[in-house]
Amino acid sequence: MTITTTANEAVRARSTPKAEATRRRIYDAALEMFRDKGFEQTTMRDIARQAGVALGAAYYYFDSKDAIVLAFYQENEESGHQPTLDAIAQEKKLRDRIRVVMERRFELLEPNLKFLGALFKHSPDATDPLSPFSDETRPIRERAIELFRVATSDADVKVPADLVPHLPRLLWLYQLSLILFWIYDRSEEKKGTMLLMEKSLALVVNLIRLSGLPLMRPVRRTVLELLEVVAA
Amino acid sequence: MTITTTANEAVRARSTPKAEATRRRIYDAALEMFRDKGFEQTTMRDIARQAGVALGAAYYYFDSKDAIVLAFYQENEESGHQPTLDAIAQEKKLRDRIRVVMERRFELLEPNLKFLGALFKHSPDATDPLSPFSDETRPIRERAIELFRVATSDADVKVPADLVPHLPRLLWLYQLSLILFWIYDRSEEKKGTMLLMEKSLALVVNLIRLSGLPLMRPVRRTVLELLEVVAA
DNA sequence: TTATAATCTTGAACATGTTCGCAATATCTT
DNA sequence: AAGATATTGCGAACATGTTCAAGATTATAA
Repeated sequence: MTITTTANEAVRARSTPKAEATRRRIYDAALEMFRDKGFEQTTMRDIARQAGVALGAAYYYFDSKDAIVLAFYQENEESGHQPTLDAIAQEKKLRDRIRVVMERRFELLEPNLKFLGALFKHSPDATDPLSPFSDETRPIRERAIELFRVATSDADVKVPADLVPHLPRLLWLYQLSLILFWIYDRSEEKKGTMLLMEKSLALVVNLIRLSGLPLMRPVRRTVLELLEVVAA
Repeated sequence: MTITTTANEAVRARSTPKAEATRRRIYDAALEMFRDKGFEQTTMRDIARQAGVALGAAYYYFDSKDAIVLAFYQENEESGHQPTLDAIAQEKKLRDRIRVVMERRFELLEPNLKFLGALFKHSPDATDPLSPFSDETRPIRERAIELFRVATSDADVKVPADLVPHLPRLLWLYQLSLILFWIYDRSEEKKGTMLLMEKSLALVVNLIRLSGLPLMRPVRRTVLELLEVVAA
């Protein structure tokens, strides 16, 4: 799997196997130390030393410390995509299909929990390249949303037509908030998050069901209008 | 109005008028430069120079650069509290009562929009002292929530009894997300945020209304269960 | 093969938030 | 008032993310 960061075009353009190996060494060293000591506690000098290169070399391959995390984010999304699609296909009920997407994500992220906070620290700031809402992370984001598009297609719950195009993005947002909760969840074995997921999942699927009722028409309309505003 | 940061007990304990004046000079210099050039662009050295003190003095009065913003946040909450209570009392309809709380907040924050991002940068991390969810900001947070408790009392909409204790906190959360949107809103005159507020307000009030329906009983119960989990 | 250009590597230097030991000053005690 | 104590104030030093000019290495062209 090739790791391509959005920046450092120069490096991406050509790249000898040797260069690729150096990049890899830096990347691996960084992730190992992030996992071990956490993001803040790991210094760019530490990473360079561990990888056996000079400080400058680390910056030759990665625009910033954050960019290393971004590369991880990207690799993570890529490596989990197809397996998750397969897992979705195993399930028939909407609730299970959504859950499976969430669970896969948690599994992939779990070993890296220690430094994931770094990714979400800037999350509200869409101008920050590392934000899940930024232009830079758009491709990754769209890939993740795609999973929910698949999960909500051909499931056992009928989704109102006008909601169909928006639902995947909403579910992705929902997943994001669960991940956020999970990162800061101090409960044993992350029981809190798992409980929250089960209960909220029930709620979400229920809401999707109810949203089809005539009574809910005006509410649904308002929600859709809201989405228009936010998307703009 | 006395500015008391949570930290620096030593300074808070005693504090001669002279010390208070110095603190004030630093605080004022900082806010002026934050407003003028933004948070990131203003250096602690800049602030110290502008205030006519040494770098160390700034750190004697404020634990960190962020802490200055926290002090602002606190003062902001304090100065707006009573006026907002009065404004609420002028309104009868729930929607108007909630809106008035939001509007007041926006008015207060508006001149400082340029550096507010600094406050919300850390927002998802409840372990960060500056996060709106941290222990350190609890007093400020509770004051803000209090406004919504008042706004939802004696309004024209009947709130289901089991929802009453939670609703103010939920509305505060709702306000927080609107503020977040507002900070990054690039539209002319913040039209986007204002539109979003109107539409979402309608939705929120509608949901509160609907939540009383028998049909909604299970949904409401799930939501309440969710709140239990999150609060723990 | 040799000269030239592209790529990779280096470590010093920089900016800035923060810490810290010490100096100056104010306050208190007797 | 004099000494002791507490406070306020100082700026050098530190840590760390980042930049940069220059050197080393590798690929390309002649």
